[in-house]
Amino acid sequence: MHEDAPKMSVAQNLAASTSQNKGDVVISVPLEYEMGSVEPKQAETIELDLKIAYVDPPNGTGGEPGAYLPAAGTVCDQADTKDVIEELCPVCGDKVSGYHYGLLTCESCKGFFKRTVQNKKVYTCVAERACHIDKTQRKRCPFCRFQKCLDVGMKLEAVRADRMRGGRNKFGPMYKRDRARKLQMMRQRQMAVQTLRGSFSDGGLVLGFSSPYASVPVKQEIQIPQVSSLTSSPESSPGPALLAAQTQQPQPPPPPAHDKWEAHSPHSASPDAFAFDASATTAATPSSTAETTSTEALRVSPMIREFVQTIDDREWQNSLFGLLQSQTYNQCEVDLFELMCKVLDQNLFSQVDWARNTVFFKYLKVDDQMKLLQHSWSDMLVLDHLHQRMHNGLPDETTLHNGQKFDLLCLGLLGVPSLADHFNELQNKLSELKFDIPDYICVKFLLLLNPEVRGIVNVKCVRDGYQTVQAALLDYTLTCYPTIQDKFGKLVMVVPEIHALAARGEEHLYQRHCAGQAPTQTLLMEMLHAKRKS
DNA sequence: GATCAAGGCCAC
DNA sequence: GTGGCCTTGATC
Repeated sequence: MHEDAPKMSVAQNLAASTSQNKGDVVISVPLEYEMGSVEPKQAETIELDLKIAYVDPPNGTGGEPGAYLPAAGTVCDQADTKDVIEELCPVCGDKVSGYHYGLLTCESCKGFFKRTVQNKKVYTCVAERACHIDKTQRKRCPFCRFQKCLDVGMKLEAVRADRMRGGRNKFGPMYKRDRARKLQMMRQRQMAVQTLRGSFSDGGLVLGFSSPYASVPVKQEIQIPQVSSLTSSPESSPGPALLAAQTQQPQPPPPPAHDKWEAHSPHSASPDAFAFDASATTAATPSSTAETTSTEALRVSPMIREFVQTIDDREWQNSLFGLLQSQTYNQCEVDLFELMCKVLDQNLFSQVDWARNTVFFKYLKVDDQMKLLQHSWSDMLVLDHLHQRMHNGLPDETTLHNGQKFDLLCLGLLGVPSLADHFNELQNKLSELKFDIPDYICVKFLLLLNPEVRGIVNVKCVRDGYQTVQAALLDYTLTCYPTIQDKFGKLVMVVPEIHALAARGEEHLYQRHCAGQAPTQTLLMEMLHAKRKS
């Protein structure tokens, strides 16, 4: 199936998002992923913008670009909820009957999911745990069907442990928001169709990417948080310390330290289960040290304050543990390297989402955006991990639902355990520099907005962005950390070290990929390939 | 009272 | 075991 689907890639994803920066247009298009010439083809429907919703296209359809879009001029202004629900089940492609356990699914997948969770069923796959699930074959492999249910975002915690009937659950408001967004999407599609058809007629792009979870959504729309819009006025912004704390608001009370970073049982695995280490964050801001006074904190540039607002650590944690949970539920043992690749892949998607909504970057042409991301993704993954460890207390490992230990540190090492010493040295160096959240986000921008990347068309824009961030960081370090000798210079010197570490990790991942040990058709692998081509 | 997402029932 | 239809009950 899906053989006639059009190609779609990071570039097109970025292109669509760029075109919608002003209008916040959300569009759905069928995708085909093609990694080189050896990978099987596959089609998905991706909803562009940050709010990504996937459904498998119906069997044998999806040939025409925009096949899932209403023809121009037919978008119904009178679209109501019922029309919106005229969608396909993301698990099997059957007709959706309503929201069930977190998302729109068909009646049969609803029942299947309920039976599985209520009766604590354990299935096995007689093949390779990658069976294709569609309406006609969904009964063949319950293992893969259930896996797909989890992959697309069906929520275990929505199945009631007490089996009480009726009423509403805590997802009610989420369903409502999702509906509202879909309705808005319907109204905006007509405009998007024109843009989309224009982009398809540009001749297509070379690379495609997909979720690592064979023909399933990367994220459900209703699970994607809104990224800060950078539109709040500087005058109304709080100081950096307060901002750093607010970024993670609202926060639940910290759970007991021993299970702070552990996935809970299926019935308690709400996102809140993975609490943010507020104390670690507070310690990472200058206001909690003797370095600065509140007056000095207020002198932090509005730009840095807004940079800090683009950070969503809570979502990072929820995504991480959500994935670890869904990938290990009902499984005796999982391939930990494969799981690590899936987590890295998910992190990469988040990174693309983050980047394309940030100032400087979002105004660049898609080609430039791609080059910058291809050059910096691994550096940023390493940096993100340093940040999570230093500011949020991310531990070295966590215990999965099935009892396996998952090496969280190895995520930051991109799978190379021997880099642990180097990584820890780097972390210690940063700790000595009192590396805080504003430092982190500025360094991240410096990694992304690298004007030295070859082939950039709008070098001036990138360089301007880089220099602006550089100046802001210099100002911040001088203002808030006057007692640390040349903090700015030392931070800049850390960048090549991060790059060296990331390059080793990339090489390792590529080798494992070539050896057939890493999941294929992932954004991670696309990035690895892309850098080697450039 | 209407809605709708839970769980339950039962023919297949 | 599956899946279509029914019942329930909190929320709007």
